[in-house]
Amino acid sequence: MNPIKNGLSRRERERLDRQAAILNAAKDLFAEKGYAGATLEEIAARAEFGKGTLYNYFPGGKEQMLLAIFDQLYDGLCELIEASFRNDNQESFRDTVEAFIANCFQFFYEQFNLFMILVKEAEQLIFSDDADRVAYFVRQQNRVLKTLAAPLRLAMNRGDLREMPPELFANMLLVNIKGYQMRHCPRNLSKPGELLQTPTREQAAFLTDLVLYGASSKYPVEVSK
Amino acid sequence: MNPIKNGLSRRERERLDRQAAILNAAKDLFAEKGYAGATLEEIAARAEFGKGTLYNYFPGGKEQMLLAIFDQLYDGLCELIEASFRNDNQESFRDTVEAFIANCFQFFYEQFNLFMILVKEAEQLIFSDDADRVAYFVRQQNRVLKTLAAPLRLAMNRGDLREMPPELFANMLLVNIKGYQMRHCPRNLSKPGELLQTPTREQAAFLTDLVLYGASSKYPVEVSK
Amino acid sequence: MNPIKNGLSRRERERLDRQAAILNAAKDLFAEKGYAGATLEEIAARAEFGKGTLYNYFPGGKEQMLLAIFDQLYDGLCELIEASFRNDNQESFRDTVEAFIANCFQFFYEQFNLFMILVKEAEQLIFSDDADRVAYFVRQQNRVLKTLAAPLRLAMNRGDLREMPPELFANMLLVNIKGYQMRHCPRNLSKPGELLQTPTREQAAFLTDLVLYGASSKYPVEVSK
Amino acid sequence: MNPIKNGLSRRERERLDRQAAILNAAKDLFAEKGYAGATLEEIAARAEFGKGTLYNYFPGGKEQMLLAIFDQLYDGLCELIEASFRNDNQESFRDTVEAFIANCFQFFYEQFNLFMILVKEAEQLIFSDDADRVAYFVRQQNRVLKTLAAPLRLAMNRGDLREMPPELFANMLLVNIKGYQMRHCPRNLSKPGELLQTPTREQAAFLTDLVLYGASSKYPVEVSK
DNA sequence: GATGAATGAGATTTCATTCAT
DNA sequence: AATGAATGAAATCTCATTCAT
Repeated sequence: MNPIKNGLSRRERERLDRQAAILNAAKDLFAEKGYAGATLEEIAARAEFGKGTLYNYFPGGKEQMLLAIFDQLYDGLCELIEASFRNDNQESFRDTVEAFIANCFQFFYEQFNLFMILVKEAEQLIFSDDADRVAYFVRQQNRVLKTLAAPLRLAMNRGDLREMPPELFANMLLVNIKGYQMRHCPRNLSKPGELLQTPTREQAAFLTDLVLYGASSKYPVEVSK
Repeated sequence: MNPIKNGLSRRERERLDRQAAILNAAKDLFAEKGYAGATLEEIAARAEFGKGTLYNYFPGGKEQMLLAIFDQLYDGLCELIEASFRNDNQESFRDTVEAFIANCFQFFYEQFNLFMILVKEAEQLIFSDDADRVAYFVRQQNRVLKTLAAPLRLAMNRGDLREMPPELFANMLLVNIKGYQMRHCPRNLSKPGELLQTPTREQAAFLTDLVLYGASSKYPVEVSK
Repeated sequence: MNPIKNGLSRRERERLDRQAAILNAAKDLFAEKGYAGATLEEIAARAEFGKGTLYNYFPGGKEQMLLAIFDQLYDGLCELIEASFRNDNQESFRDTVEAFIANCFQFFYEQFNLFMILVKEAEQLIFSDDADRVAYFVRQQNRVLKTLAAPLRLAMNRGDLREMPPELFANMLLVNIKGYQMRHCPRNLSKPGELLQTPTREQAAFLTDLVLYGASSKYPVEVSK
Repeated sequence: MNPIKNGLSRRERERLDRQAAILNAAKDLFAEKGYAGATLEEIAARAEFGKGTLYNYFPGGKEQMLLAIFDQLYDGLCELIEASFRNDNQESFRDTVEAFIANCFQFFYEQFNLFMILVKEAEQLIFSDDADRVAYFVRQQNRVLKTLAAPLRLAMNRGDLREMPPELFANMLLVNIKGYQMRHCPRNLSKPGELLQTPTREQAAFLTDLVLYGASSKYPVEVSK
């Protein structure tokens, strides 16, 4: 018995299933055509529901769907961060970082839709006109940054990382992961031939070294001891 | 002074001036509300022209304006890169990189509109449905990457940088600059009170060290010699 | 009576009814103001629907409505031709032609909208720039001409008509009917007072004699035997 | 010395030349794209004048140009009718009619632009909403009909034609000429390959016989004597 | 007289959302 | 609860005409 579904009636479970089906259709289409370019008509068709039904599950319409997707994305990222750093002290910090980066690659490989939505929409929304949307995104991003900053703070305390504001490094780490992954995306989702390549451990190792040790082949005097 | 300056008649110069005025209005509004959110009516009003006049200067409408803006942006970036690395061999590579990063900060500080448009729109467009748009952006981005990759290649040959594909590091460098700068943006352009802070030399130095020497406080065995 | 009539569900029948209501509004306005002069807004208002609703029924907009109207027109003409010549051999050919002409007059009297649209738009369209539109009209006109040419061919074989290309005479016959009827139209559809007069049998008889026996009061030597 | 230009100063003659150049450009474009489809910009470009200049010669704009073209058309038709029937009594009426029809074919062959404008626009205009336009066209068409009705009246008096309202037969005659000629038009003016064929005397003879003696191979009792 | 930049009314079209069934 | 027909605000784009130069 799935513990998540404990305490839910069959009716409630079915409702959640239908919500999930709608969200999946929305994810596909937002990823493919962008939030603005996807129409509710298409989403309804792909979800195999009527247009009106979507409003039973998402009274807030298209925007609510997008925010629900971002909820999933940020929840997933936070879980992934926590899981990656859970055993931080049992292995070298470098290996932990590499594992985290590899997990991120895997996460976005498995949920490439989410990655595309993140890439295409997040920055539109966080610099939007609408104060409520901005507040939502600032909150969510800070949640992720804090989740990642916590183990980074510990690593600084341990002497594994140079001293710097941990949220700042958290941001740079995520920026590098996203920027690296973007270089390896197919340019066009609707062309079926172009598939995302499986992320390799070598790529995670490369990015880990770049982030931790930099691109220079020499050590600066003030950093090395 | 010759009435014909730079080989342009007065009429031609006035035309260019009006084009620039329209583009500036478009830049403001694209930056503020995003490409999709800005309407031609608003752009015309801000440029103090009639709606129809815009089509005399940009027959392709909003899209042509956006591409003209991106032309300016990518031209500016390429010039900035070339200027920053021109005297590469006369100073330490680290100082050259720091100067380049500082120049980028300054460039985006002075043309914050362009930065916002880049942040909000570029990734929408490069993963768009329309093959022509994708082709345009791939071409422009490759132009910038190659311009930056050239001095990076030299630095690798000199032993200033670890060996890696220079376009890859060019991409990571730009991604870090953009990601760092984004952390320091006001969230809302239309609130007049929130201004972008002058970029400091310390910030450029910090990011330079992060990119060249990494975040680790220790050197890996396989990197140090 | 079965709730499903003619193999159509109630829903489907209602849909067809609404389509017909929209087409009728379009017919009125195209006839009155011409295709270019009629706006979708007016058509929607006359059909008592919202503007957007029209696109549910005619996704191709105004043009699709016009083509649907021409479909009706050409279908009607073909049926009328076939019905008029069905009993060709049971009466004198002259009487058959007179009946056909009278039927045409009656058809256009009852559906004067269609006649006006034909008069105002058909020749614009058949000489239009757009190859698809031209192809559509050539196809439709040839369909009518062939339908009419068939009984004319039989009449030539029987010796009722002089030998000539039957499509050519079909064309001339239709041209005469249209040209005669145009002489008797009110000049202005929007003035409600001016009504089309009921076509009389005398008019059909007159035109029949003109077409079959010509305007001359003498017979040419080479024709009479 | 051209007698038409007598009494005109050089300046006045030049003005007329420029007017004619503009009208010729308008004729080409109205014929090709229709009145609605032709833009003043194109007309100005083809006439090799600035857009504004057109309003010096035709203050009424596009509509005035169209009416000026129809003036030429109807003037030309009236002259052609008068010339064709001038020597009516010196040859057989049939030959006069054949010569008239041949002249019409030639006229429209040489000025095919005018023919296309007539075909595409005349019926739009004569059934238009605007009372002034309708009045203009009714006046012009009546002028042509009366000019043609006069010799037809004489022919009826001479016994060459059956008794009927002469304007009615004038109308039918013109309708047949136009209808015949339309069958032999290229469908697409902008395709350069498709040219109008030279009208042959046989075609004029065929149409003459059809109009005067009808399509029947037998004479009706009440007509033959 | 000649010009063409500027204009804005007006047209078509899209689509998120509502709501009666 | 599910539906999809109806809606109309809002966007883009066109082009005849004006008018300052």
